[in-house]
Amino acid sequence: MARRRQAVTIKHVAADAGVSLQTVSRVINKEASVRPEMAERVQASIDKLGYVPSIAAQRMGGSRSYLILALNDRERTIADWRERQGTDWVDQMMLGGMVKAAEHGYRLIVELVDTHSDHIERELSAALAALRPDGVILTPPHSENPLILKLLEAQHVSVARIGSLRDGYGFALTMDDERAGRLATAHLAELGHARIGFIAGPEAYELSGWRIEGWRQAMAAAGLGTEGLLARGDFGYESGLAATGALLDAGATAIVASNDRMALAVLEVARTRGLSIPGDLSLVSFDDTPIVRFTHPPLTAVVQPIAEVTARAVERIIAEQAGGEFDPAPEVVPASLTIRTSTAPPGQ
Amino acid sequence: MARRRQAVTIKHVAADAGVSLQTVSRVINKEASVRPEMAERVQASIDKLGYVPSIAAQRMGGSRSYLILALNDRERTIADWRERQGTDWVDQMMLGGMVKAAEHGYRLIVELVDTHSDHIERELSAALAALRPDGVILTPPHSENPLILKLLEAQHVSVARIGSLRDGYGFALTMDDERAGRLATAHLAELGHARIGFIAGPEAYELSGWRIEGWRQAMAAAGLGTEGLLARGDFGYESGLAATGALLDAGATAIVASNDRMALAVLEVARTRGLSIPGDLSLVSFDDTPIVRFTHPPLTAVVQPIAEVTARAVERIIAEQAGGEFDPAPEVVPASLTIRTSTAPPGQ
DNA sequence: TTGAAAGCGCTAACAG
DNA sequence: CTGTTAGCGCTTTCAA
Repeated sequence: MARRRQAVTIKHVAADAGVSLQTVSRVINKEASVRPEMAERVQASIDKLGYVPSIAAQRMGGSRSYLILALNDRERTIADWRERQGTDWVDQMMLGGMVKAAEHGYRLIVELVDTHSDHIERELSAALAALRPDGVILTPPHSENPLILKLLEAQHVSVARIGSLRDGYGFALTMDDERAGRLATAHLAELGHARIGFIAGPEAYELSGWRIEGWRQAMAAAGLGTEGLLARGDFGYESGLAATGALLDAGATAIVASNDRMALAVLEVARTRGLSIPGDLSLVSFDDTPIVRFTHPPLTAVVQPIAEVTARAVERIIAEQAGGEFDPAPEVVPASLTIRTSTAPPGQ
Repeated sequence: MARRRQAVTIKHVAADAGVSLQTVSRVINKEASVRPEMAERVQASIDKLGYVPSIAAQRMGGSRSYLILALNDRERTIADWRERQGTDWVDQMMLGGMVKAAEHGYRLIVELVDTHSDHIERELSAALAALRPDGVILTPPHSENPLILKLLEAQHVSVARIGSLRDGYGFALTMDDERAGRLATAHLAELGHARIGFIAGPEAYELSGWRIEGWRQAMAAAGLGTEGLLARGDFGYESGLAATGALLDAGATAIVASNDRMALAVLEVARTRGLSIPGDLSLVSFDDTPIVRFTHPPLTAVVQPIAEVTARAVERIIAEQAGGEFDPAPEVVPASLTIRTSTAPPGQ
């Protein structure tokens, strides 16, 4: 293992430009107190030598680490990757977050943590100690975990909580699940459905409640009853099968599923019961993952702007690092509805 | 921006254990020259204080950075993410690479680079200077790029080249595309097909050639001619449409597509021409991405062990860092064939 | 086997 | 506006 030293350091640049290290450092960090001509001269040396600062050294010097951690639930994420069912949550986070981070010279590091027990505290502490990130992006179901937030607050790390509305340490970003639930439900109501069932996600996810609330509101607004039309799932396929059965038995002519996997279960149950979609049953999925475009029929779905919301999270963390003002209001990046062919008027 | 200092450092551990910094450092790095009782005492302090070394400091001290860069083509990767067609290459790399890296205290950082012109040299140099990774994983079409390899060699960074067979700096890992091509083709030949068309990938990808070679070998082994049965695509949908048309016109009764996107194009052309699959035309895809399980019919496909190969790449990089012996032979993690319902005897 | 000293590349604090 | 001086937390010498 060859001992690798930085090829060109701040010293080389300083020597080349004939200035002190400090001046070079100031130019790198775009500090105001450098004469333009001086800055230009230094920049010329930087470009000439192809100098890029070592983030390890910057971090050691007491500056930023230019690292942002995106925390995701290990178990669920690995299961998604293994099953290869097309869930592209992490990809969308990278699309929005990593690309945005790169624009600012930051890197996004995906970190998987165990949700259970005290593991998460150990794991997170270790990651923080090892990496010393400037910011952490929390995703459901961690976004409002008090243990995590306390830990992060103690370390004064910038925190973005995706899928959260509550205030607390850091700032919240939401895709407005309530509105999304309303949107999906209203679409079905407008088509003429009266018995619109809803398959909720697990309670551990706060957003499950918001989506239910949106459904309730839309039902109320349309003057429809909800009796027997709410079924609880756990985002898994099996739970979707059970929930669908219950809703169908309750006379539902349309179903909103809280995620794509449960929507696939609806499809399956409809098939076994000989129900055509959308002829006999309309279906809206709550994820617009790749597979719902390839099902038969392709599903009308709530599109969650994961990339966009992650990009915003990164931007705000970086702004905070740069000393920007802190706006505590939750940031809303609304979801939308993509209408495909799984929804139609009832009894068509 | 609060000035964040490491909560617990090697100093605290040294003080707690009543030893010198150096001894703690030796324990951390599992050096042999520490008396067991001493090591135990130090370890106890480490556990008690929850100490985790700062990788920035370790790096600064001249040790490893515990960072491994996974280089991917920016344009293609971002396009895949945006289109949301289910391509899960990056996910599979993370599944294999990130998880394996984490087991050893390493982190995998995904880095996107522009393939074109001199961008790549600048970008890669900058990433190396900023991060100082211990290793770099190269993916097609970068795996054998001489500019990249020269740069990496100059910096003495460990390199894993995925999808490569050629020797050169670093070590090569292959999923044995030639064998995979043979496998897919032989499967069709065994079903009784004589006119088996092959839609190749772009020449920029070395593996395109290997797959063609596998197809040729299997055709020869089955005593079949290849006249007019090879069409060149570029991994894109449009190119797949054109290629399919050509192959069908040449009388193909079965087609092997070099990736899932082009396989979808085959499906589409078959539909427009009123050809049933597998009744009138058999189809094998070269990617087992999520969508090919949801097409109608689900596609027989070559499964590429991306996760496994990436895990091996990470393991070997880490072993090399640890001073392990270097085995220059390319590592083969063979692809397999998953048979679904898009293949059947001809004219069935 | 252990410890003390020096330095990695950079920035913060202070002078000038 | 610019330069000097101390570290940051760790590892590598080297010495004991």
